Amino acid sequence: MLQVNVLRQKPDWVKERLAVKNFNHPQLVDEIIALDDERKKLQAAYDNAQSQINSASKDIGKLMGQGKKDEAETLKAEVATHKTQVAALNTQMTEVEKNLHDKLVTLPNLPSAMVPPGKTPEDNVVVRSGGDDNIQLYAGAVPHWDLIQTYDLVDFETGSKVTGRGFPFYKGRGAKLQRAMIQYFLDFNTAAGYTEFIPPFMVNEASAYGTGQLPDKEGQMYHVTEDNFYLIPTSEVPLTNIYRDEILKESDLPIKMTAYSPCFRREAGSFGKDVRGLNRLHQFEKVEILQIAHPDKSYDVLEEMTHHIEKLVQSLELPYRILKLCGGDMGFTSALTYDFEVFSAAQQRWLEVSSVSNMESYQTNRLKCRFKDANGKTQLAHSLNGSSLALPRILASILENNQTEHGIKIPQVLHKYFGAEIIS
RNA sequence: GGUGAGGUGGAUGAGCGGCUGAAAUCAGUAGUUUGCUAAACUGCCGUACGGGUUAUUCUGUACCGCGGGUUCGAAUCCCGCCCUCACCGCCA
Repeated sequence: MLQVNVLRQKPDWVKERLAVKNFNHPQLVDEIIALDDERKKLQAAYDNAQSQINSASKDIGKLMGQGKKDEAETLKAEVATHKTQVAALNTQMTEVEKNLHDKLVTLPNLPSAMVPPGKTPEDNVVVRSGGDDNIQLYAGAVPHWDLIQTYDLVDFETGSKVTGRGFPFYKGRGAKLQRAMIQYFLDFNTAAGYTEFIPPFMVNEASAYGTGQLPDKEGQMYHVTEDNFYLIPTSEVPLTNIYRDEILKESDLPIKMTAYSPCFRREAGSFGKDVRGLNRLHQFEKVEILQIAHPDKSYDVLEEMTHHIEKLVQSLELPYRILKLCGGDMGFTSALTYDFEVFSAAQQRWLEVSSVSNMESYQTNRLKCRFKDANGKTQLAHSLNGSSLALPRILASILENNQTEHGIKIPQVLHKYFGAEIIS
């Protein structure tokens, strides 16, 4: 959620930035400012009326103490008229505030000055890449969904029977490889100073709201209606909400967290080759990194996180590229996003395995996650997060790229976790 | 799930329905003293939204788990919900 003050101070700049994100309702900015003006007026009137009630009440108390009942009664009558006023102003104010808020949350985060213009994924900019995506597979090479069957690593059919499409069973060496990767990724992250968490896999409504999943992305989450819990679409949700309604010390920053969790996504409306095999699932495993940072340093932190993830991807010996997302392809809450893609040779496709974003204060404003700066002023912290990494597509890419006639070679860094060098 | 107790500022913890935005202590912070540290003493030390002034400061309103109610007036009384703790039940 953007801060109203920013809109008030620089409305034209805000509109220009929104346009970069292909947000086509600039008039909303003016509407919000007008509503905020109204809100202020109502508040002044309300405060004034309430103040009169308060002082009259004190007088009544004194008069009663002195036994002047008649005078007290006249004052009471006066208070009664103010009270109807206050009630009316209060309902008006609530309504205006709700209206203002409802409009405000429809504004996406403003893209940073570094965001390239553009509307579609074709407009994203490759900033770095590594490894060789010109992989010569042997003659019998097949896509991962076939390899999975050959080596009995993942069972989609039984997953469909037991739960539904997109909820596979990982099995045998497939399950162990997942566990090995989780372990390795977490070790890699904690070695860089991230504190490890195992978060709750369901959150309450306030948390889903806090990180922005509600109200706009309600349909993408699984909802446990009986208890009003939401299954987390990413551990970002519980982790970030740790700091909801908190005022931190400046010396606490940056806060670095990492967590493994399953991620649950309904992904309504996807189909075709995008969802084949491990490419897109309703439940998948992911290790996440997240930082709460000082506003002055959040872009350095973003670079640091990006390099961290890059090293992790490199260590897996997968061809990758890092994209700086254009305005039109960025997430709603992000100010700058780098996507990591790995090349999956049998599909001849780039698969997104990580997305690293600086939300600046968009998320923390809604969360009310602040810190006291050196001057004793409270200001909003910045939040950043990134996957490190999403497992299924990494698995797909390892399987496809490393297949040989003798079996699937496991990346060297995973040997000690997996306990073998090849799946054959 | 049942019964009981309780939820107050960073922490501990007071608070006859008006003088309580809230005692006290600790922590924190600025300073004085001391050769340094320690100690002692002094000041400051919640958040949000307004208004006037603006590197300052003054002022209004709201907030004592959350939401309602009673009252001229609620941290204080009543109702509902949430959470914590203890005991019991169930259980990986």
